Amino acid sequence: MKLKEFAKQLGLSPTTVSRALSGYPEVSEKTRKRVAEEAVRLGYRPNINAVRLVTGRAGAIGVVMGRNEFQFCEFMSGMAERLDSEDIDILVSPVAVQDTKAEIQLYSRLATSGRVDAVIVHSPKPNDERILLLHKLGIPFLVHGRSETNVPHAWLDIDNEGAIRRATSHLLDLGHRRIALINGRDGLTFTLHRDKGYREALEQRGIPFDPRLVAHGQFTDEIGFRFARSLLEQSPRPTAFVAGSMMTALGVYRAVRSLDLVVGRDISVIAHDDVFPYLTADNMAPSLSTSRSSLRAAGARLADLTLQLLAGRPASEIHELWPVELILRESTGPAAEAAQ
Amino acid sequence: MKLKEFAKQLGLSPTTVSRALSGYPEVSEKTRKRVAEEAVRLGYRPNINAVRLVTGRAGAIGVVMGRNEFQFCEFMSGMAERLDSEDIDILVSPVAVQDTKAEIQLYSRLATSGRVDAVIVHSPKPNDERILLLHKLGIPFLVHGRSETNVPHAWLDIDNEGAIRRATSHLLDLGHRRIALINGRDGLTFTLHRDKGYREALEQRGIPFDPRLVAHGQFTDEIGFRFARSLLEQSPRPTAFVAGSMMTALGVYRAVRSLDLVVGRDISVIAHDDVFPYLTADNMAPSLSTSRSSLRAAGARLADLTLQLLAGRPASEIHELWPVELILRESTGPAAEAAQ
DNA sequence: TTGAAAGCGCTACCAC
DNA sequence: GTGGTAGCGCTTTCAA
Repeated sequence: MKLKEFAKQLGLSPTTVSRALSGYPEVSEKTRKRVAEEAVRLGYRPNINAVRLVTGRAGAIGVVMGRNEFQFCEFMSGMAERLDSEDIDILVSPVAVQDTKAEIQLYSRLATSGRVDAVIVHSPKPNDERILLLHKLGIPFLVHGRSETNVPHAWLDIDNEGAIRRATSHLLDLGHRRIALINGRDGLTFTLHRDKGYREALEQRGIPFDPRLVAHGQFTDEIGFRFARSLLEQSPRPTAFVAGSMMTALGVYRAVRSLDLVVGRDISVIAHDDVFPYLTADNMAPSLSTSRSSLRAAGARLADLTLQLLAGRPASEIHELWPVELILRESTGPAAEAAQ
Repeated sequence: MKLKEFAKQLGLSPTTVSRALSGYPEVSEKTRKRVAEEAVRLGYRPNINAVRLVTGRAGAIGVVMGRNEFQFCEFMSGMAERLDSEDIDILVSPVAVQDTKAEIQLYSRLATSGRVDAVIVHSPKPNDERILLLHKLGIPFLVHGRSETNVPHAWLDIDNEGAIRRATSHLLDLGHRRIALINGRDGLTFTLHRDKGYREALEQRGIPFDPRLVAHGQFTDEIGFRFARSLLEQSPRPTAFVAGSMMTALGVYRAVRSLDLVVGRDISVIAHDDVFPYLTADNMAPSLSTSRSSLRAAGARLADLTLQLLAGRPASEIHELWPVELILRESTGPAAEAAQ
C-alpha cells in the first residue's frame, strides 16, 4: 500500500496524510486520529527508503565491530533496545583488530557513504585519528570512552581510573603490597586511566610502582593465564591481581589453581565486570570481587545520546562519566604475608 | 557530488555512468575504466537511499538478537565479514529471550517494514512459527539450524546429532557408562538433535537411557555448574559430561573442582565449542576436549547464501549440513571405575 | 486546515 | 555503445 492509494481510501490528500502521520501541528486532531487508526487497520507504512531519500537521513547509526570483543554484543544489545521504538537501525561493520589503517578507511567510507547518520567510536586513544577524521568529515559521532583530542566531541565513559584506584586501594587495605595489574590493550585511553588509578592508589600508600607487575593486552582468558602464571612463578610473587575483564579473571583463576594456590586465601583477585548474562562473578568459585558497570546500559544510553545529538544538541554538551560500583565477594582476602 | 554533476564532468550521460559503475555489459571497457577511476578521484558515490528507492531493495539483512547469546557476536562478525564488500548492511533487532509473542511480532514488523531484503532465523524449533510467518509474508529468509516445517526454506546447520553421538561414543569407548548431557534450551531443533545423538550412542552399546542424566537450559556458566554439581553429589554419580557450550563447560569444571575431583581423571568432559577468540578449549585446565564448529564461518557462509537467495537461487535448493570435528584433549580419560 | 505539485538522486526502459 | 527521460514513494514548499 502506497501513500497515494492510502490517501485516496481516506478521501484525503497525500499531503495531509503524510503530515498527520509525522505529527505536524497543522493537522486537526480529528483527522490525525482517523489517519492513525486507518493506517493500522489497512496496514499502511511509509516506504522507508523513499522517506530516507527525501529527508536526506540515512536512518541508521554505524558501529564498527572489532574481532575479539565479546563485550560488543552486550553493548549493541543495549543500543538496539533503545532504538527499537525509533525508526533507526544499527549498521554493523567488522574490522580486523589493530589494523589501524584499515580501520581509518572503514570509518571514512562509513562517514561518506551516506548509509549512517552518526557513528559510534569505541575504545578511543588519547589522540585518536578516528575522532579527527570524523570531525573533519563533519559527520555526527559519539565516543564510547574518552579522548584528549581537542576537537569537540560527545562522549560517554565509565570512571575507569576511580574503579581501579578503589580496587587497588581495597587490596592495599587488606595488606597486599605486591599487586599485579592485567590491563587492556596498550595505548587506549581506558587502559591509561586504569594504569593511572592503579598508580595513584600505590602512591597514596607510598608503595613504589613496579612496571614488571603490569601487563597489557586483549581481554582473553589466555593473556590472563600467561601473565598471572609467569608472575606467580617468580619470587617474591604478587599476592593480588587486578584483572581487566571477566575473561582475564578466568585465566588468573586458572593460573592460581595450576600452582596449587587458592584464590581468596593465597591470592586475591578483583576484576572489572561489564555484566554478562552468561558468566557472572557471583557464580565463580570463589565468587569474584568486581568493579562493575553495565555495558548494556551504556549502549542504551549512548543510543539515546545519539538521538539527542541528531536532534541538534551540541556535541560539546554531551559528556557523561559514569561511576563504577565496587562489589566485594570471596576472591579478596587479607594478604597471605600479613596473615603469617 | 551527484550523478548528474559527475556525468557532466566526464562528458557522459548519467545513464552511461550508472551502467559503468553497476557493471552492466553494454558499456565499453575503456569507458568503464575511466568512470571507475574518476569516481575514485572525484569522490563520487551513488546516494544509497536513492538506489534503494529505485531498485526497491532495502540493502540490508535482518537479524534478531536474543539476550543471553554470547555466540551471537561471533556469528554476526562472520556475516559482516562476508558482506563487507557488498552494499548490504546488517540490521540488528533485539528481542527478549523466550518471549515468543514479542518475537513473532518483531519478525512480522521486520518483514513488512521494507527495511530488509531477507531475514535470518536462529535457533529454530521443529515446527517454527517464524518460518511459517515469513513464508506467508513472502519475504526471503534463511534458517540457521533446521526445522521440520513443511514450507520450503533455505537452511544451514551443523551436524549436531553426529557431533554429540561421536562425543558420547568416545566416552563409552573410554569405559564411561554414566554419562550426563547438559543440552540447550528445550524444544529447539538443535537440542533435539543433540538428545538424539546422545541416545543413539547409548543404544548402540545397549546402555539404558536415564532421563535424570539429561538437563536442558541456556548456555550459561550457572546452569552448567548447578546441574553438574547436583548430579555429582548423587550416588552413583556420572563419570562423564557432555556440555552444550564453553560456558556450560566452565560451570561443569567448577562443579567438579568444588567436590575435590579432577577433570580428565575422575570426571571426563567434552563440550561443544563454537570457537571464540577470547576463550579457547586448549587453554582450559585441563585442556577441554570439544566437538568444534566455527560460528564465524557459519555466519560468513549464511551471508553468502543470502546473497544467492536474493539473486534468485531457489530456497529449496539451499541446504547445507556441516560436519563437526571432534578434538580430543586432556579433559577426557578412561572411566574411573574401569581404571579401578 | 487542506491540497497540488515539485523534486530528493538514481535506475532502467526505450530510442538511437 | 550511448543518451533522454519517466518514474521509484515520499516530504515539503506554495497556494488556496
